[in-house]
Amino acid sequence: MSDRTHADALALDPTIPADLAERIRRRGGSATIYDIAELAGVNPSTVSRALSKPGRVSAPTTARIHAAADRLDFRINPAARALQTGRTHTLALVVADITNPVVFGIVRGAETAASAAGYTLVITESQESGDAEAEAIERLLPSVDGVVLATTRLSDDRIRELARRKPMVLINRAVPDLEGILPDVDSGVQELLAHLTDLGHRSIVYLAGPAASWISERRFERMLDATERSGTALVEIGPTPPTIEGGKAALRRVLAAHATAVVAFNDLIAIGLMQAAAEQGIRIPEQLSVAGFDDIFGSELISPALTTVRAQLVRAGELAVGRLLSALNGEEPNAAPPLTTTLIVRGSTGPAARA
Amino acid sequence: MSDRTHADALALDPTIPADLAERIRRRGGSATIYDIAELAGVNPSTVSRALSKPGRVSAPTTARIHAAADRLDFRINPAARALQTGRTHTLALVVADITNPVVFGIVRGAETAASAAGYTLVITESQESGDAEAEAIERLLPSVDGVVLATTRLSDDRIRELARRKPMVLINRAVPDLEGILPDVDSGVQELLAHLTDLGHRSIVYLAGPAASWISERRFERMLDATERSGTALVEIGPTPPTIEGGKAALRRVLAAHATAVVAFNDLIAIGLMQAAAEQGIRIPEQLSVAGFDDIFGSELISPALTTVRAQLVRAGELAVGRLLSALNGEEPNAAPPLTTTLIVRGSTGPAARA
DNA sequence: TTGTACGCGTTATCAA
DNA sequence: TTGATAACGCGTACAA
Repeated sequence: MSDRTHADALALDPTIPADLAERIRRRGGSATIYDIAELAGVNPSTVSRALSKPGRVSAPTTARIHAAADRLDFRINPAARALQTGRTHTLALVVADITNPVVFGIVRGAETAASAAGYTLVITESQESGDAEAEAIERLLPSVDGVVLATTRLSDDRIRELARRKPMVLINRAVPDLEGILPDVDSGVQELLAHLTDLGHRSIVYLAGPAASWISERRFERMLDATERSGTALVEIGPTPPTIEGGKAALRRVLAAHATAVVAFNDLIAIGLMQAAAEQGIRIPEQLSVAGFDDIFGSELISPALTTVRAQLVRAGELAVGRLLSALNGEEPNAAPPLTTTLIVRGSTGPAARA
Repeated sequence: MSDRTHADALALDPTIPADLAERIRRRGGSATIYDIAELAGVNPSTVSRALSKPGRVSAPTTARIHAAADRLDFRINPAARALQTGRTHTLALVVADITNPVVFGIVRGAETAASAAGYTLVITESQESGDAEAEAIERLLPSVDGVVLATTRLSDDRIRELARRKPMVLINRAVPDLEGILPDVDSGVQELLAHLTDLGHRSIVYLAGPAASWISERRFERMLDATERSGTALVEIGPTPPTIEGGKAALRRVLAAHATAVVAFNDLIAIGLMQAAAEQGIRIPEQLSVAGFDDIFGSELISPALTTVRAQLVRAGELAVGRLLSALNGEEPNAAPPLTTTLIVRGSTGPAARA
């Protein structure tokens, strides 16, 4: 591979006017549609059309323009286009914590869908408070065309406020009048409770996630539905930070409830709970069955491996971006396909311990 | 919280001229420096100076301008600024696989450093081939000020080519004449081999990562240095995909080598190896000691927990972005602080099995 | 089908 | 210290 820059190459090309090559070089090596126009002998506006409005320029002219663009190694200036069109071709994905395995699938799906559509995805983390999150979004908003909000800690009002400025789609959160990609929690929860009931469990603890978590409440509600039908006892404990530490800290209260099974808000909490239990010599699942939600990386690794309810997170990310793109194209939101959840049975659940 | 948009609020403010409010509303609610200039009774260029060149405008005027900007809820148009200045205030971080726990730290550090400096970070995944990666970078390059390349699959030449167009910093990869953030592999490897030698291991396998991995070769080289000094036997096996599957598939060849300890290129491979071993009833560490690199989430979860060499990944991400920002400010690269690595001893390594 | 002319919102240059 | 004016590179009415 040569060590020449593109500008050097231009200067050596005898078919390119020297003054043109010089102008491009002085600009830092990047050509504009004016340069292409000059080389192809047409007006800059024709170049613009040929490059971005297929079919609006005659075939031979289009060919000449593309040839010139290639020779000059033309790349459109996104800022200039955005200034004119108001479109940045960039979408934002806001998550609370990038290192939380739960968001992997969402990130992956969103990235795939965005780049397939020629959009750039900006992933932003909001770690701390809701205020920090709002601020991060504020800063990003002017430079994106739309926002996917996953695992947010903002209030409904705050979200609605932001949604007035740019198209916005939520994941795992419902706010009236806003688009949301929601899992069908029910399918997985029913499977899970049937599984536990079959194993003889008659007293179950639900270890809730953060107080502000919309999805945590939904999971509990669906469990209520199921346990009411089956006559199983259900207690909600929490709220708990959705982390391994949160799970560890909750063990004592869980044990105090004298239930034979715990369903944690997510796998991280479940894992923490299992680790704390192991430290105290409590055997799982013989003395306590444990289950979680999400099926994150790591749930299969821990022993016993964790029984969990898996959601279609990749699909959720794809759908969220898809909706955003539809909105940007002025399309009406069409009915959401159900994102069913499924039970993954592993070793952490077993026959109920004798009371 | 009210349901009014900002534009509605403006129209109701008697201290704001109706025609101004109307103009802003028609533009979609966003005010420009012209609006501020009108409201503050100054020239737009003065507004620009007051907002972006602190100290170049008199205090009273600056105050009036800021007041007007606040009242109009002004947000600068990043595209317009970028068009003029050539700076997008955006950096790209390119990783092979977002879901690989190894990149978490890097992402976290880079994000922190970037947003602290008022920069936006675009994270891009290059999953498949080097070609796909190059294409992704090509697409992003015009809209960023610089690039951090982590875990890349590109060739040196390709990287150099890209680095000519925008400032670029590499993580875990050395390319002559390019800036790179490199761990001091040696410190951790020495600790690891001393640990294994103390346990009586005299025959060790290094299970290499991908053939193109620069860092995999460095790890092996440092191991060579250490084993040569101690007189321990060392065999390299591989290359192996840096995944759990890769580790599982490699077990047979590892066992064939009749070593008492395996050091895997990374924790994912080590975990796969341990899972495959467990399936075959091979006890770890009694029959085989296993160690990895990176200390990812999950290494502590698996049982026995994995002995591993931890690198300062967050710091690496921070440093990479820091270097990029320095380069953008025209500063000279200063000497790199050593990013030492440290051994984390857990249960997967134990006394050498009898031959 | 192509060219003309202007606007997008900001910063930079030059003059006052 | 401030104002006037010209870029930056692209898209797009409108006219030819």
